[in-house]
Amino acid sequence: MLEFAILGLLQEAPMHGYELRKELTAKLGAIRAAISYGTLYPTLRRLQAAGWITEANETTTASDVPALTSRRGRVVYEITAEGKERFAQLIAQAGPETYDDTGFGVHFAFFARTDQATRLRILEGRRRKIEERREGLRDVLGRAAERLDAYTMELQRHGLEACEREVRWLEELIANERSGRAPTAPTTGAAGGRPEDNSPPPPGESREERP
Amino acid sequence: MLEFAILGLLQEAPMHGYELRKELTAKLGAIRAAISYGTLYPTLRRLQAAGWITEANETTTASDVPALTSRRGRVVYEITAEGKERFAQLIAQAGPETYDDTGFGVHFAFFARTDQATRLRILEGRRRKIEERREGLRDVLGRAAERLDAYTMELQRHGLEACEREVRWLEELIANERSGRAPTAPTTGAAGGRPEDNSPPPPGESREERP
DNA sequence: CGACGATGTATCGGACCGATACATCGTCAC
DNA sequence: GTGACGATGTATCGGTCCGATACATCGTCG
Repeated sequence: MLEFAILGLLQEAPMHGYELRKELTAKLGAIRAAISYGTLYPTLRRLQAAGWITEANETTTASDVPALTSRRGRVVYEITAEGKERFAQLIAQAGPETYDDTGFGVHFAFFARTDQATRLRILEGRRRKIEERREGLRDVLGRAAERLDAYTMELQRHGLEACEREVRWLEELIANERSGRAPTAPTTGAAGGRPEDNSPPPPGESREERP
Repeated sequence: MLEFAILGLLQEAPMHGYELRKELTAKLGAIRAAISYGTLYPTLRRLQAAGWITEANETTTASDVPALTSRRGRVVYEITAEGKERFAQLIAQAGPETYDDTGFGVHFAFFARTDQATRLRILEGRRRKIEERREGLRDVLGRAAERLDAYTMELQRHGLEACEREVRWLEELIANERSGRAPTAPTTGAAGGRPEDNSPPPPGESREERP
């Protein structure tokens, strides 16, 4: 998952670890806490060993001004052609982990770099998964209600509500996707509900495709 | 986290691994997927090594009917006195991990075994954490809006909505807690909104305290 | 000029997951 | 009857990720 996110982010610009973490936090803030350095740095090395990213000098040509202010040990990474290929491959093959909370969130965050067919497939897979969770919760709340204390039931009830809401959200996104529109539908539940600013440019697939 | 949940569940009845997983899934279905055996069994051994749980023969006295149907290798665990002490200790000391998604959910699921002061402290800690996440999302949606594509923004918007809803839910629970009522308030958002069945028995602290 | 907070890289132990393996039991179709 | 199948049941292994920790530099403000 982190591998996917790093590859995705580095396609926008070369970055060093610290920066990468900040961008990651901004982009994925809705779905998970800040990534740990204990994961980030080993992963960066792994990606480098695999040839998907490389170190980049900040001033490209190494000589010229070699140790003017004695540049700190800042390691800037950039994605390689193989890395872009790998990212595309990770998008294409959507396994079961693509539909769990974190996996779906990360994939969704890079929907602008995903083709419409795949977007649709992921949204529908996620919907199916949430529907299953919802049914499980309904079962517990229905059949096994007397075995549970009030707090556990309240937890399930709240979870059930969240499932129902997410299914509705997904339905909306799927409908938009099918009709070729971008997200942020003006119908129910949208926060920025002002009716102006409604027809944004069609999503993604723009700039920086395969060279 | 899993340690906490196992200790909590085994206070209701002795169980073997498979059963434990099923109960765990039922109780925590709202907040996480089924626990993996790859975690469960090692954890059980760890808890046993620490003296918090022990193996229990299903028919107590080992001889009598030794190999009638040649009982399968079913290992039933039960909690020890030290285990109950450990559980109480884990409830009392609420660290930062108590307020993240999983940690809070697990603690909440065992609120019936938690004293009111601790319940209140946990609910307020969780609220604070969610409020912080909410502010972070508002910042990103406000200040850095032009840097994000439509999909990323939609993700943040949906996350922000979930935060706002959870804060309201927590407010309600806190208010209930302060007024000494059980959860499932009849005000906004409660699913079982029929006005009858309103004054349930005050929560928890019942049966099976320290022997 | 020294304290402090932001920036920046790095490691280590431990928690947890997903895949896999293997064995028993009851049941239903053939 | 017998064999296929799904539920029950215990167990291990490699890999991902987290949280704590350590350490060094930079700018700023009292």
